[in-house]
Amino acid sequence: MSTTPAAYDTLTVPEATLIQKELRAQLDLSPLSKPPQYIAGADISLNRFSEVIYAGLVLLRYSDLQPVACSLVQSITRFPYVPGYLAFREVPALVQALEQMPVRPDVIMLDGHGIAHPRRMGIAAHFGTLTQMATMGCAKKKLFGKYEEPGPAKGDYSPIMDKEETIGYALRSKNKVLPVFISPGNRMSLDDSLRIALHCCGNYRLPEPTRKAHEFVNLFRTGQLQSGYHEIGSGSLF
DNA sequence: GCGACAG
DNA sequence: ATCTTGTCGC
Repeated sequence: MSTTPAAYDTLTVPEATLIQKELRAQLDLSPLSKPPQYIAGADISLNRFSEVIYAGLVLLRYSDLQPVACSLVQSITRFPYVPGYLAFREVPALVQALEQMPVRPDVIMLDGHGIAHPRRMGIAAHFGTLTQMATMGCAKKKLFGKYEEPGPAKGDYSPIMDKEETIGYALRSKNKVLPVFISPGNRMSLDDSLRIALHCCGNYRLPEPTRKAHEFVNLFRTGQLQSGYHEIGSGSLF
């Protein structure tokens, strides 16, 4: 009963650890039931030393990865950045951004880890169990686990291991760049997360959903986009 | 005690 | 995360 995002601001780290252990029991890593039609990228942006958080979801058509809509929300975050507890800082604003969307993405890709976390509760797993959405994590750095360097070619990957258990993958998303770290968050399998990540990789290190989300929240933070829900381009979604 | 440490 | 110029490699 202690999982209300509005109350995250005042939590202590030991209290946050308990919430993570509760949410872990709700993880669902069964395979995705149907091929996604829409995927959303989720990210946040901040001004240095500020408590104002700019959060956003960008919805992309899965087939061609073109952005079709975005949801932008401004909020306040007081929980500090503590490695292993990123969700308590960013998730409340991202939940608001999701609630503001009139459409449900089939999959959401978060900037950070899914189950590749000491308690299997990275931001993507946390956000996924909280919202009951299919989620996955794409991080730029390792948080937890061991991995061997993947091969040098785009698409090469190697497992991230905790003891004997695979908890994600280090994926070469582009030729001769540092790998990104992929793991499922909720309502999808390890294989699903890897397959989706591969599908979303283009000519940049970051997969399109994450890359676009980062771009949009930065435009939002710098005043070039307004908060709210916006459809992009011409086509209506319905 | 010593390193590691998402954003 | 964000702040920043030049610099290196393809």
